[in-house]
Amino acid sequence: MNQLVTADPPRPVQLIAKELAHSSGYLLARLGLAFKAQATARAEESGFELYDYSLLAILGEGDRVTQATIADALTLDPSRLVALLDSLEQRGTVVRQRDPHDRRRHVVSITDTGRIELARLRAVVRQLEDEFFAPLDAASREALHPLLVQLAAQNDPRCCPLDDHA
Amino acid sequence: MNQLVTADPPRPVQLIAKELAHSSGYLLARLGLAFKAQATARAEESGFELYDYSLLAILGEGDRVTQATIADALTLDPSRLVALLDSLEQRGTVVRQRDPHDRRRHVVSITDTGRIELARLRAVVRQLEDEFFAPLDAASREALHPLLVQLAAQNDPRCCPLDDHA
DNA sequence: CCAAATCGTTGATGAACGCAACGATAGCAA
DNA sequence: TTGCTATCGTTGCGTTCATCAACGATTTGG
Repeated sequence: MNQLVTADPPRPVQLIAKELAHSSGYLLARLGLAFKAQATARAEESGFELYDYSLLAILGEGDRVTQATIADALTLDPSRLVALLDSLEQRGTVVRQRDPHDRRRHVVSITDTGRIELARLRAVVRQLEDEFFAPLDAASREALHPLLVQLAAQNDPRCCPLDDHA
Repeated sequence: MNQLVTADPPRPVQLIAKELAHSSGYLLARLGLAFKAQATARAEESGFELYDYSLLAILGEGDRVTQATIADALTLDPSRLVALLDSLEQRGTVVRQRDPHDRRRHVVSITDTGRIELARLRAVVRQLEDEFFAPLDAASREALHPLLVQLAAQNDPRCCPLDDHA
């Protein structure tokens, strides 16, 4: 309805404390939040939740994964996973099947249409990443990534298996 | 009560998809979340909220700031700021005063005891940062920071004023 | 002097998160 | 066999959190 683009020219742009800007941890947290927010927005423009992407990405590689495995990998509560899978299954992108060897388990696998959707989501995220990291030249971008991998290997072991070969 | 350190040895540690580990944006988001979580935990061990630190840091530099300014800088809802300031004011770390020039405004300033608490919190965060970035050697750490600054300057303008002098 | 905008504050509404509890199934022991 | 215990996915609840509207007080401009 009403345009919110009114206060653009007279924006003084308040700044945080230099003390905080000097902290790599603070910048990390803030940038991470910003990226996640933008990624969420773009994913939803494509009719998905952001978690749908990470979920489909996992299924796209290791096929036929149990739900507990996924929940652990994404540090996600199993109960939250249910809703995500329900939504994805309704659209025919994933399938839940009982594990014949252990009938308590559900084995989740991605479908063909799921792979198509995954490709679409992957393109969206790649696009965002190009834009987000645009302020860095190619050399800086390639320098940044292994640093993040190294940090994640220690601080978030689920992310990186400690071998750095790009 | 019950020790939760039981499933440590047989932990297979589920991994996320390589596709995600290769994405700098995903790692950024995940690391940012991890750092924030740890920082929150340590701050609360010291009896503070995490936001108290960023708030005191701002007041420690620019003195006598209005609430709207703080809220804008921290991308925080003004209503949330009220509770934070209430808590800080009760402990005597900050003071709210009516701006004589515009009696609608509250001008917030840090007290002497506030500066002491700020120093304490600063030490806690510095400590965490040392630990968090320990996997990187000194050269890598110094290489990382300007990259983050550069990213923040474009993607989160409130953080960095576009001049890079460390 | 009146109308509209601004500031801090309060309150409500809705989403997200973690946690406990359940039915179904499996493994293990007596 | 018969229990007892643990695990898996699922449901539901309570608690926290953020986002938004609305208010009194105050300023600004006509």
